[in-house]
Amino acid sequence: MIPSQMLKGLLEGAILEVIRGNETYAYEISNHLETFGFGEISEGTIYPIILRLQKNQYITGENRPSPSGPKRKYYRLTPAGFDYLDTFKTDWHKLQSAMRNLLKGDDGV
Amino acid sequence: MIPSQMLKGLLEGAILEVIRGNETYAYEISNHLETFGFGEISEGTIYPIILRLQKNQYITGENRPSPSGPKRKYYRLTPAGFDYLDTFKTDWHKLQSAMRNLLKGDDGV
DNA sequence: GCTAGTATCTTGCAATACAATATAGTCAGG
DNA sequence: CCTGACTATATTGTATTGCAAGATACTAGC
Repeated sequence: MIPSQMLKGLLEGAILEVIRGNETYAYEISNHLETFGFGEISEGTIYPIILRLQKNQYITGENRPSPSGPKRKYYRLTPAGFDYLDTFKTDWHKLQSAMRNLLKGDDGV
Repeated sequence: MIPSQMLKGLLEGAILEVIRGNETYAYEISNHLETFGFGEISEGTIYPIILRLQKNQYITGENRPSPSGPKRKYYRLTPAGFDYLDTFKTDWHKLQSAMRNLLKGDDGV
């Protein structure tokens, strides 16, 4: 749907925002993102990002048993994670603003 | 300003849109983008994209003398370029929509 | 036991923004 | 005349990142 090149640099923030909304685990994040309209974000995408976020100490993980399957790792934001997410949202708004300026002259020809 | 990772996959479409707006050349596009709020997009970024767009036959170039400097290469869109730009804009709207859904629950806490 | 669904993780690849660098034309000041 | 600043195009190498493909493993139903 949305080309993957366009998502670069956004998924990290998007995943952070999903985790902020409600404590969750990787497998479920994938489903959440699809619901929002990002298309199917595969595991090969999710897990490296999660590990990166953890390495940068933006999230912390906690193992918990699942009612139907292997253990899940639930994540939540650290204070640094909240800060990073704020920066991300600010940057996103800047990007939207720049694109709006760019497309302003476009009257749907 | 806007982190470069966030621009990946967007600059190609943005440059195409700038060229659509008025026939122009690479050096000037860089200035235009800065005006719109994309920050300083350097030549190492612009030229590879221009060459790629040309290789994919989305734009065609024409040399013309400059009143003050080396020759300029003015670009304009091909029909395929217009098509590609339409697709790009559609994808951009999808992305905005997905981000809007994602951030909807966020009441600025 | 086998299959399907759930769940995490790793490897290797392709795309892309950008710094750094090279080349060269024009023009003003000294 | 020549040096520096501005204009202008192009290439090379690097870091980041999304993703396909595959490995591993737990649970439940047939």
